[in-house]
Amino acid sequence: MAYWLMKSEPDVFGIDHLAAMPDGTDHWDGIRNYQVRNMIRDRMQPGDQALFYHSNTKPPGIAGLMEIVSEPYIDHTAFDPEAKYYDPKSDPDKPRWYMVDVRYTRHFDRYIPLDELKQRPELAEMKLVQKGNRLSIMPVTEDEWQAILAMEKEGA
DNA sequence: GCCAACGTTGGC
DNA sequence: GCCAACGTTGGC
Repeated sequence: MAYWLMKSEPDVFGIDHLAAMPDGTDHWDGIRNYQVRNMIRDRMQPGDQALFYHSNTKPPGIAGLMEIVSEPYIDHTAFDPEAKYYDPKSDPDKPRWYMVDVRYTRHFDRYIPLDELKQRPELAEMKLVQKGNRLSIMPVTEDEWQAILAMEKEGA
């Protein structure tokens, strides 16, 4: 089982939106970055756990937990000219983009802002806190996962 | 295959 | 709203 951090803009789709979905489940579509695509397609598995990260908001931070509940599958929204993330170059015969289904687990007892994550020596290696990082999904190590869950319990 | 121009991400 | 970082595109 692997751990992940997945970013979304709460104004567009935040943890509350996911929690409100039937069965707390939705597909995580719109990935249009090859590095991220490869991680999804090649490494994500049902049962993997993920941190729900709120980006482009004040302050950015980790809002809660979710679980990967499907195998990776073709992101069909890429074929739909009406869809927000339509990609005319993705051919149904040779699809470019993949997604997974995720299910809401819970909100964190408290929101953990990016500022605080940056202060933790244990998390210094995370892509998240490094400059210029643009991955919307990134792997999280076991140690980092445990450190973040501990921060939730510690309080600010 | 190079690389300048352009677009996007996302913190601030 | 700004802008640094960096991925993608397309002319050559």
